Amino acid sequence: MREVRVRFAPSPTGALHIGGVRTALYNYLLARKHGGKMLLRIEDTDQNRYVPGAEEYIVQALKWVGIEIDEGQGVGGPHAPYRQSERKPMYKQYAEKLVADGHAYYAFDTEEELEAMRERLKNAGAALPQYNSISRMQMRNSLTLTEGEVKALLNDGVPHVIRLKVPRKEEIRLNDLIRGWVMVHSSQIDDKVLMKSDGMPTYHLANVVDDYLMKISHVIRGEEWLPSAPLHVLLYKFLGWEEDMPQFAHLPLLLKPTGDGKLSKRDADQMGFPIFPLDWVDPNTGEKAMGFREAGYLPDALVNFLAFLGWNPGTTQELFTMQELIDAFSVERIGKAGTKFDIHKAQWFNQQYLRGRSNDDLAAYLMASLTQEGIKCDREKALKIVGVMKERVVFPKDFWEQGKFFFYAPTTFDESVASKKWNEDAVKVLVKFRESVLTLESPDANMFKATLERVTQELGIGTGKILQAVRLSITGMGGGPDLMVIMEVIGKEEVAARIAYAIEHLKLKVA
RNA sequence: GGUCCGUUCGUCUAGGGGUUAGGACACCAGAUUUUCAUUCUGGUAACACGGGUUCGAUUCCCGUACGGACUACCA
Repeated sequence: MREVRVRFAPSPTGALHIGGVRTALYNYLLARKHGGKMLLRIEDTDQNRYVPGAEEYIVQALKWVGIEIDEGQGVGGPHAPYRQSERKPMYKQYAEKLVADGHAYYAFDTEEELEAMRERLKNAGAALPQYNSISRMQMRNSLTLTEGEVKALLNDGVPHVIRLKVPRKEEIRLNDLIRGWVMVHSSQIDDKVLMKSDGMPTYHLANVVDDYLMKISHVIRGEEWLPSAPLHVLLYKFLGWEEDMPQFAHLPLLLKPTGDGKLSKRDADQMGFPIFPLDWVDPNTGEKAMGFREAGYLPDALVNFLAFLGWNPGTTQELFTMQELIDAFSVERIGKAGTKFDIHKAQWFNQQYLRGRSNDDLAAYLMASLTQEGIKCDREKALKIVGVMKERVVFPKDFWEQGKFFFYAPTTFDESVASKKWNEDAVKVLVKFRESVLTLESPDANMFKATLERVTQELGIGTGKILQAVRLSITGMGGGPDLMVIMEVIGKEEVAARIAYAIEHLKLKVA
C-alpha cells in the first residue's frame, strides 16, 4: 500500500475556522493511524486576499489543539518551500506542458470582453454563461488566433491567462471515499483559468501540481470542493499523473445550529459561542473574535467534540483521547450529511475533560484567574476550593466566576431567596451561631457544622429550615457548594462579619 | 436557473429488507444531596413525502419536496 501522506492546505485569509480545524484533524488522524505524514501547505496564490498574521495563527491554532505537522510550513521538509507563493516558478512549466499537449490554451480576453460574453450568453438563454468548449471559439485565445498573432501578443507582454481546454463530451468519474462514485459531464465544467495574468497559478493548478509533487495519497477536504473535483481529475489525467492521483474524501459541511446554512462567524457571534480556535483580531477591521481557548475550552475536549462532528466510531464510547481517536478512526465511518454545530455538546465534553483533570491542575487554573484579579491565594486554599467546586464547573474560569464568594463578601443578596427564606427564626439562629463561631479555635467544616446543629437544636429550629438563609448571608446566593467548606475556607472572622452584615442589610427588607 | 451532494428523535448519530428502531447531548420527572450542581433511575421524542421492487421496506430503485455546496484571473 502506498504511504499515507495527507495535507492540510489552508488559505491565509483570516483566522482558521473551526471547520478547518476539523478538516485538519481528520487528515491528521488518518496520517497517524497509518503511520503516515501530515503536511501543512499554505495556499496563498491570491495575493489580494492575503491577511498578515493569518499564517502564524494557523500554525499556532493547530499546535494548540495538538495536531502535529510532520512536514510543511513552519517545520520544513524535502518538498520545501510549502508556501505556494514561494513555489510560483514551479507551476508555469506544467501549464505550458498542458498547452503544448493541446489540453490548455492562452487567453487574452479582457475583463470587459468576458463580461460582454457572459451577458451575450445570458441573453441568448444559455443555461450557463461560461467560458467553455463552445464559447471559447468566439473569444481571443490561442485557439482562435493564428500562431503568429499569439506569438506577437506573448512577445509584447500582453496580459493573458492559461485556460484548461475542457473536452466537449466526456463523462468524468471520481470515486470519493465518502460519497462513492460521482459522475459529472465535462460540458458542465468551464474552461477554468489555470494560470492567472499575474503569473500565479489558481487553486486548481497549484493544488494538483503540489499534491502530485508532494506525493499526497489522500485529499481530505470540505464538501465545497466536490464540484471542482472532476476538474482536478481531468488535470491529473492531462498531466499524465493518473496513476499517482490521490484518493478523495469530501467532508460534510458544518452547519449553523438553528435553521439551515453553512456555519458562519455571524451565527457564532449571535449565539455567543466561538468559531475560531484562538483569539483573533482582524488586522484590517480591528474586529476582535474570541477563541475556544480563551473561552475556556480544553484542547482535548475540543478535539473530541470536533471528531464526532461527522464521524463516529460505531460504538457507544464518547470520550476519546487523541490516541484513541487515531486508533478508532476510519474514513469509511465519516457521514455524508451536513452537521449542525451544537455548542451544548462542546460544553459537555469540556465539562467531562475538566473533571478528568487533577486537582493540582485545576488549582493552577484557579490561581491563574486569581492572579489576574490581583487576589492572593495559597495553594492549599485553592486546592480546597477546587475540590468542592470540581463537579459544578464547565470552564476553568468558572472556579473564579462561580466562586467569588470565597474571596469577596457579598454586598447584595438574591432577592427571591431572601423573600422566601429570610425570617425571624433564621436571624435568631444566625445571631447565636455567630457568637458561638467566634469562640471556636480555627474551626474546620465539621466544627462549623456541629456548631450550627447545636445552635438550631438549642433554639428548637430545624436546621434544614434555615440553612439556605445561612448560605444567603455567607454567599449572597441560594445555591453553591458545601456551605461548611466555604466557611472553613473564609475563616470564622469572615463568617461572623458576613453574618453581621447580612442581618443588618436584610433587616429593612423584611420589616 | 444549472450541476453536484445530502435527508433516522430538537441536536450529534447507530442500525439496516422482518428490531419494542439503540446510544449521547438537550429537555422533563423521581430518588439522593440540609440548597444549587453532581450522581442515579425513569420519561417525552425520529426513519421527509409519493410511487415502485418484495410475502414484507425505515433499509433497495425511481420521482417529489426540502436543505446545502458550487456556478470568479477566491480558495
